[in-house]
Amino acid sequence: MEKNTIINNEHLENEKKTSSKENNCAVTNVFKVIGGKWKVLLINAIYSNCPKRFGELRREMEEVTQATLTTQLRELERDGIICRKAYAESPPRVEYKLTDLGKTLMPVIRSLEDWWHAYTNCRDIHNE
Amino acid sequence: MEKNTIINNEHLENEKKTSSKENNCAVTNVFKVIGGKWKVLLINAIYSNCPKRFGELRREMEEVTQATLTTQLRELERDGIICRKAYAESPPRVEYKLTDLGKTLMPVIRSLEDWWHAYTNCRDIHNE
DNA sequence: CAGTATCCATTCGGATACTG
DNA sequence: CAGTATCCGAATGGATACTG
Repeated sequence: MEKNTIINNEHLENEKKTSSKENNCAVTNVFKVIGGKWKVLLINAIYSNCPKRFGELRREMEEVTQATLTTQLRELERDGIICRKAYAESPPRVEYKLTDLGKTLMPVIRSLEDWWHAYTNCRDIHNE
Repeated sequence: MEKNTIINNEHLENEKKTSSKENNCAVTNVFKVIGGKWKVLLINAIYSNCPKRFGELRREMEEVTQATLTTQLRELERDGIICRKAYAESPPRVEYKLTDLGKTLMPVIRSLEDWWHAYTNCRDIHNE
């Protein structure tokens, strides 16, 4: 696995020590990694056309401000889901890729998508 | 499917109209249903011992305040994941069960749990 | 081009007190 | 027993302006 996959997520490890109101649910921890408002959309976008430049993501997701986009990307990088590669050119170019670890998320994301479609379907039938 | 499964989730349907900064990602919608801080824990607790009384949930989850517990349960009920049955006794008794729709969540939850375990495992190896 | 910095609005959940 | 009502603090993400 590539070097960039090394992960710094003390924010996940420290939670037992720092706060008494944390639950230790695995799923809750997953939500901390991919639960950000735009993260799954970003993961799907990067996965479907990899590597992906910052500007491409920005154009595809017009509703997201640049600052928010950067924050979400940085967190995904910190958690080892994507890696960021900056080229020392002018104008600058930055590319984002899914890490091997990030790719393991895809089946999970698909199962969540499938469940949502079954859910809305069931809901529609019941409410006419 | 049981009658109580009828779902009132206008909060999910209206989002396209009300806000311009919403994304239409299926996974994001799932998070709205089960992303609450204690929801997966509640779903697991109710699933593993069904039906479950309010007081049992409270005792098993000491870190959650009563008010928060009620809110999370109400939202799960509104979204058709659990159903609530109050018995007109004294002292009052209330039982919570997973709906059929709620039960379809279990494989999804398991896949999220599995991913988390693989993730932490991979992380531990990489960071020594 | 790909960011940072700063400030601000909203949302979520916790604390506490009261009740049919 | 199983709630409700009210208030409040922390965290999240959006708006806007500036930059190497």
